[in-house]
Amino acid sequence: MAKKRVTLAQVAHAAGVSQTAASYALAGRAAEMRISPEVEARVRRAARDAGYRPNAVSRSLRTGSSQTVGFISDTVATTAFAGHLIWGALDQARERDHLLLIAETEGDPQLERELMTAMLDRGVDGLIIASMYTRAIAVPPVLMEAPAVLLNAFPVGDEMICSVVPDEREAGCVVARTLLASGHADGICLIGASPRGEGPQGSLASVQRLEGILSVLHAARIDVAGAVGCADWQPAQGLEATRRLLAEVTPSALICFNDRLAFGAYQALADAGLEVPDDVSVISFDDDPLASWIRPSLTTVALPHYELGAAAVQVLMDQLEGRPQESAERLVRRITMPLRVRESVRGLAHDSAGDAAARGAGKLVGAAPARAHTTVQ
Amino acid sequence: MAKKRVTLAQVAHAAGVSQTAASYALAGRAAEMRISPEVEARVRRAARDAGYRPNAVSRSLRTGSSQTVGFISDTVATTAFAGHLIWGALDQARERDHLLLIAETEGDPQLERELMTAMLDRGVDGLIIASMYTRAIAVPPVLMEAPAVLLNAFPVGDEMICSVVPDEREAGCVVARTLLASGHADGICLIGASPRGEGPQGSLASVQRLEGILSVLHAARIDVAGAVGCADWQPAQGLEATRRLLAEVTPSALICFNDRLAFGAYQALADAGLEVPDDVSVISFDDDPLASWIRPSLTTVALPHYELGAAAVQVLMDQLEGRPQESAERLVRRITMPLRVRESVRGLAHDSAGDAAARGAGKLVGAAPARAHTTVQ
DNA sequence: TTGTACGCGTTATCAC
DNA sequence: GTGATAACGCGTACAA
Repeated sequence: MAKKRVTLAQVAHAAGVSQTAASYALAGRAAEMRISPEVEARVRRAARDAGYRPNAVSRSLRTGSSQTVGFISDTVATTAFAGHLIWGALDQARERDHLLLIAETEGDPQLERELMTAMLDRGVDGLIIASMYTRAIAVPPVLMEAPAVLLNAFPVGDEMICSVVPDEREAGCVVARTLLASGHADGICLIGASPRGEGPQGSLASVQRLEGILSVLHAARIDVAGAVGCADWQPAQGLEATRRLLAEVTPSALICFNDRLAFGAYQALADAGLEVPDDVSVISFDDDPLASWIRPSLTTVALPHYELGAAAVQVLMDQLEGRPQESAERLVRRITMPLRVRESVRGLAHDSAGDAAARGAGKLVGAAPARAHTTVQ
Repeated sequence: MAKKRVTLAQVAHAAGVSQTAASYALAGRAAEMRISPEVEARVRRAARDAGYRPNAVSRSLRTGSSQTVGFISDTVATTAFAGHLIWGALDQARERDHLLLIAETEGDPQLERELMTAMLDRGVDGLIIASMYTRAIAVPPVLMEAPAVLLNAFPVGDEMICSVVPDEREAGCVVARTLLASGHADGICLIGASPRGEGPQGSLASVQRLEGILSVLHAARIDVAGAVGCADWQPAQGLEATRRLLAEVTPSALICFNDRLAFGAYQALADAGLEVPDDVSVISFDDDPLASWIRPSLTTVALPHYELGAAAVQVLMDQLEGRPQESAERLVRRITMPLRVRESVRGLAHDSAGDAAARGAGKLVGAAPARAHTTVQ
């Protein structure tokens, strides 16, 4: 019942030519070998009639390329986060006729090495190492055996390895500019990190978002009216921090360092009898699934998971196609974090249509990830 | 820099033996070839010293097995649903030293075939075809080239192909039994499907859940006090259906055919001034992420996504290891849907601890998926 | 007990 | 223009 696989030799035999001729004919390199058009057509015909499909395994053995990429994540494919990363990678890989070998390490370095070697042994063309949160990771030596790119992560040392990360600093700029554009000037306060360096331990996002915010405010000759850092970016901390802030100043706008903090801030503002956005504007980062559900819906700069995944595959493939990144600045590719305009900032037009479209279909258009602001979440 | 891969021939040479000897020694079949222990040790040593790792590609070409399984889903890895299916499959595959090749069809049959052949050509040992919702799917002939199992789906014809599905009928029984055990008898009503056959078009879950419910009630000589079918199982329909029900009868308990309907029912009950569970108990199916968040938290029978994914790999591997399922009844493997006891049914002890544990770590224990009631959601 | 030789299905290098 | 022939790395009958 199960039809036997037909080999190139059989096709060649059926067409009455040698294997070499058949191989070149099917590879579209007939001219190269000066194979006559009739012979080429005969081979193609025989191949189609027999239902010939090249054996990718033996081709892989011979050529060294398996048309397969490994994707190793430190977290389960289960969170919306990892899911969208994988989705982007999947689509981009398919566009380039590659398949994805996927695995997760659950944070176990031992397992991570095992999975890397397992994939390398299977001849993957390259490896993508993805992290749930942006962080520095130790690159095992085994990774040097094949091209690799870090997704949402930096090498802890100065290894020559590509990184794809969200552009946190630029996101900070966008947040600050958005506030300025909507008429805010005095009374801009920070929840989550402060210019005095308070914030979560070793959080790259924290310092880069802050940098972006301050650079824009500084250029506009504006000082933050207040800031409360939080060691942990959860709603409870946002609530507490906002309470402390309100005891000292009367903000006109709150920049929360992520959406969860903003959820807490909403609560504190409500407790103080303040309305969003009429009394206080709120803007933040991440575009958590809840951000569009909460009332008033939260204006936030999104982590572009789909684009991150797609970009990782792109960068890897570019590397495979032989343009090894040599200049250090090309080593890290920063993906734009798109602004989701909603209701929580005073005086901004809320494009609910765009929001709906964004959660509908978020494919990367063409090869310009920076333009693809339609991340699905 | 990139260390070259070391081959078996090199190991053999280093150990001063033939390739054959080295091969047998490393395969643990030294005795079989009556290779001296010293020689065996020497080979192992040489292999370790040289950092030898067998080339899986060439082994695959030779043996026909790639230690790789294909997982093709019709939906993005993005939903919590698909994510947990994949998670279960990933863990189970790793336990058996296999890697997973993952892809998604986005519902495109053409793409589905392409992906199947792409995986088959790469020598996958077997294929798992997963569906988002339980349904009948047309099995492309190409699938017959390798062992395959359907996940959350049945073959539309009578193909000899294994299926792994949630045990919807048994879940219906559990729901009915739970209500009886908590003292309910009269006043049990149905929201979502009715004994008159009203319900979503071609929904297997609908008829099987109903079957289970009715069989238990029938055995207890109890009739449903009312039932309203819904074509669509969304909150809005649940709200509307419950309203219509309340206009005619006064229920003591509501069996909603899924959690989303239950969310709507909650609303209708509140509107009517009825308390859950004091006035009316509510129980349903799926264990939607929101089910444990809503107040009062919803007692429901969970779709065991993690276990489904793991079971699919198990069934496939069993097939690979050469016990082809012949008897038709062994062709479909039904996975128990575990009851999540929460607050919405009167007189049931709510084990919040169990709930917390359930969302913490949900690994499949041993080889008995039916026992693994700790699905993560 | 060990070594030789062939095959898995391709692709690539040569002579003819 | 074409057709043997040699790899790629490994597994395994078979001969020594």
